[in-house]
Amino acid sequence: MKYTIIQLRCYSTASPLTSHFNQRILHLKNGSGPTKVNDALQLFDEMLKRQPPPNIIQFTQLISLIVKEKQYSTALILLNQMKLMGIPANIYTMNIYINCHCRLNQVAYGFALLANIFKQGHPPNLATYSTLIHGLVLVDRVFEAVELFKKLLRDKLCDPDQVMYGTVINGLCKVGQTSKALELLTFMESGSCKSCVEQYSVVIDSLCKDKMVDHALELFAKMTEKGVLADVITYNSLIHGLCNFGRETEAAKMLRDMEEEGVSPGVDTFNILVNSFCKKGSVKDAELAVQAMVRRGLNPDVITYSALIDGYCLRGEIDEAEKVLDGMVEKELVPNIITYNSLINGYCKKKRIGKAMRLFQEIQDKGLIPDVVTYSSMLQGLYDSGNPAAARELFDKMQAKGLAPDICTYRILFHGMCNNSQYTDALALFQSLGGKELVKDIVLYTILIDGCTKCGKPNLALDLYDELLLKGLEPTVRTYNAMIRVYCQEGSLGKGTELLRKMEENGCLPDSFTYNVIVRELLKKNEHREAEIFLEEMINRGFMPDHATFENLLVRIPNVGKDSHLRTIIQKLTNGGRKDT
DNA sequence: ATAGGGTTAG
Repeated sequence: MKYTIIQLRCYSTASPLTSHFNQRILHLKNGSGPTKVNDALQLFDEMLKRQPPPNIIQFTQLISLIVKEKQYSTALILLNQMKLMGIPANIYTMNIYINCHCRLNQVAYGFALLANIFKQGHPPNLATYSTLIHGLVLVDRVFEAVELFKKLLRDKLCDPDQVMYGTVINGLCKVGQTSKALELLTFMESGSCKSCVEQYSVVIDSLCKDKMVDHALELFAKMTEKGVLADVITYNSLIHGLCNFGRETEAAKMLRDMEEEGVSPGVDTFNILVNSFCKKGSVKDAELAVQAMVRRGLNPDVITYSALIDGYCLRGEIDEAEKVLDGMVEKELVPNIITYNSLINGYCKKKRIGKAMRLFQEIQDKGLIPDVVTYSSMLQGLYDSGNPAAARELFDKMQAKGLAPDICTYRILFHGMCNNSQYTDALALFQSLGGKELVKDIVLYTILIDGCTKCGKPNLALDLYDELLLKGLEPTVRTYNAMIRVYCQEGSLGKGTELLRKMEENGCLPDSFTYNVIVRELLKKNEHREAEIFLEEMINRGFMPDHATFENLLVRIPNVGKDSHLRTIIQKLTNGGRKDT
């Protein structure tokens, strides 16, 4: 009898136990940090041990917390434990279950669960369908996602809400169908479901990524006019878009605007600016952005410090980068692989390969796992320091560890091999890669064509050139430059000058390098008239003869007539040079 | 205040 009374007390929502759990869940929700998931797990265990078990809502809240921390497998384990303890599933727990499977790349299983829900007589709801649509989007099966959405509309299985529209709009954006996404946004506005900041943000972000920042700004204005308030994510997307296209000043203004509108920038917002300034080499501005962030009571995180380290490394100021690293460690922030990659890359670029190798070992001792970027940097360092054997060994090692080389790795590898006189090996390796989609890269072809000229094999270069055109790759200035050198080497300078004209027709402007090669070769062949034409053209376009071309010019002065145009050009160049100094 | 959506480094 006593036992029954205790049981009754536990069932009551006002019971001290229930409110105790509620308080702890609330505390966890507001809290943060690495202990969050562990604390949640602990609480879950305590709740599960209670007989009778607490309210299912509390369990759901707790598991949601874990889902928000992206611990999907853990969440699934907890749901299964609840099932084992005889706590019946409801549509909420089922939806979490489906979501977790979708997040773990098991969208098919998600659909199998949908069938189960039907069988059990619980009808799926909007959340169930949105989750599944999102699951398809996550694995790039956007066409199917859209089909499912259409079917739901057609068969009137549900009335889509903002989340569902947002999910489909996001899917369309993800596969580059921004205009379709915009259409759907307009369509939803024509209906009963009002659009909100989420749908707009998705499209704004997508427009920014499509390099249509001004269109994004227009949509942003349109959304504001409609009374939809932008939030921190909208602003982050816009600031990111502006920064990506060198419009940092406008980005900084956008930051001021958002604060005026009462939207507080987050650490992420400042990180976007910090990163952008670092990438374009102005670490000083980045440091100012960090100060601005600290003034607002925000704490720089690993991303902030990593960006600064990368910025200093790119400028070759390794000492400064090391100082930043020390600073972040003092703040008890843990550098990750991305942080160290910047440093390793910095050491390699400075030819401090010994230092790079020590750090490479050190981070592994710490338990960090080098990724493709780490290996690629190390490869470059080894090749640049004239150690192709060690480089090749490392390349094999990385693959043995299950890391697939990416296009950057291949570029570094082939460039390194060519620079270390391993042309034959390079070409053989390239052939062996054969049809790999990955090697359909114009930069890679250019590297190899360059390699061919260095080993004096113009014929192989010509083959490669035909091959890349056949694959539909678009030559860059560098490709053309390499090919012009090939023609020169082959003794068909005429083809070289022809290509210079053709590249421009193809919408690729010759650069200083192109002209220098041509002019130099023409001078060598004593084709002064032709040399004049190109020399004049290059000067008009703002390019100067380089050292080697200039020497060729000076050597020829005695051979050209007093009234020669070439002589006038040379005089102009030398006079101009004197005036400047 | 039980489920589902948008931004995020090298």
